[in-house]
Amino acid sequence: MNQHLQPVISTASSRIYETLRRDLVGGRFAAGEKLAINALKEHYHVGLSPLREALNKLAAYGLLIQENQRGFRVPTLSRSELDDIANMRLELEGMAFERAIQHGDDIWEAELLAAAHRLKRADLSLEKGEEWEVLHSQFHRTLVAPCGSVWLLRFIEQLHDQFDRYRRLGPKMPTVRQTLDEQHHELVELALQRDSKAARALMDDHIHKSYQVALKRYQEHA
Amino acid sequence: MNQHLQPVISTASSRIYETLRRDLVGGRFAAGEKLAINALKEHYHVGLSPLREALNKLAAYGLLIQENQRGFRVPTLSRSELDDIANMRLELEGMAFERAIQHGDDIWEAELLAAAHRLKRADLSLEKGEEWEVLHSQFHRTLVAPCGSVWLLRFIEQLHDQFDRYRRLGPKMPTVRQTLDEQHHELVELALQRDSKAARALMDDHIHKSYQVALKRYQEHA
DNA sequence: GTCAGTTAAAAAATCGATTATTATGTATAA
DNA sequence: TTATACATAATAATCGATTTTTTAACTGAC
Repeated sequence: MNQHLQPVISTASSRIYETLRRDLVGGRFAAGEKLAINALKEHYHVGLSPLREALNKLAAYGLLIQENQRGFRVPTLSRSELDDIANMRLELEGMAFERAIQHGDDIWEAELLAAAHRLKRADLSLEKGEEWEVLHSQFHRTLVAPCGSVWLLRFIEQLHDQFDRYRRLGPKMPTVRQTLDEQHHELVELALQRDSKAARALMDDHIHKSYQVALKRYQEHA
Repeated sequence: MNQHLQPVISTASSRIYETLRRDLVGGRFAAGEKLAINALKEHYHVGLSPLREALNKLAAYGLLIQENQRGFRVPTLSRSELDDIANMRLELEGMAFERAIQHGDDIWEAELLAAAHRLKRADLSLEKGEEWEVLHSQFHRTLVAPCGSVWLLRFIEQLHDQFDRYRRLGPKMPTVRQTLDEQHHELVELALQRDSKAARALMDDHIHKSYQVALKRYQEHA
């Protein structure tokens, strides 16, 4: 979608869209919950029209379910959907990463290092709040950015948002998280070495480990 | 997206969404055109609120570009985007078709034959209007339906709509169209034989031929 | 008790009007 | 001319109120 990047000017509608997207991905709504539009209006101090426009966009994006005449609800979570999302991430991000390694230029290399560095700084503070989430997304976006396909990037972005609904269900898991954090650097290394085979293998492993975390969260979630 | 299937109950918003989607895919708006909301309101006899909600959804879906404070416009067409879309179709539909062949049951086989039959009847009448388009989409949806991934299906649907913006730029091309129509049956044959290798090869060829048609249309469009 | 039918309350969808922003045109100064 | 400031028109975005539909609550017959 990339829609939530660089909204040069902001309208009430685009602001509430971005806020709701963050809150949905961050798990501030219960899965399956029916959204009380009036309550949202009050809570976010926003008018009905921009709010409804944002909800419509989020439904088209897949972060809400819209049922005619009965409003919007948060999609439920399921093991099978998590599997689906993780599988699609494996396929699409793997593909994109390989292509990025083939096409990426030296500017990309610099941006990779920068993004990895910023993320590492955030890793160190054990407090992984919203700021870490932003840097983490940014890092993964950078990895695949020069893959050459706008649509591929769009789908990956969408899958990340979906995946994070599961990953962010519970509190952090320091042990696994540390392994994952280390892999970020190795991903950059392999990218710089243009070793697309090894890079893809590591990306597969990275996504698979993330999947295991997300699955655990989902199962413990009850 | 699949959103435009089975809208059990319809609201003004969902109706105008579906109408606009069809018209956008069918090329009834010029690429790059800025949408005059008031004109749309009159033309489609619909109120402002449902219209804006539909436009917002279409923007999130990728059939419109939304620019804050300056409304909506039809995305431009470009050779590179057509290449991107066709490539993604190759990857994703190929993947989905293989999986469908592995998972599809006998009910699927029946539906395949039915969809192919309906399409063939429409093929024969050289008039390929909106009805043919519906049956054609339906056929391709059926081919990949039991692939097991909701997200894969969603992405493919989206890519088809994008692809058709190019394919439907100009009038029909009987010669190529006939070849493509014949391939529909062969695709069913190979699916029934569960020959996923050959099936994927033919799917690749089918998409590639369609791409050539779309490219020609785009180039002649000028 | 429970089920169908009815009514009241709540919520969703839509309308009509208002406000804010951008685009256009015109006059004036460099 | 060219550019700049200002006024005006056109359009986008938003608000507040109304209509429509759904959900919940209630009633009485079986």
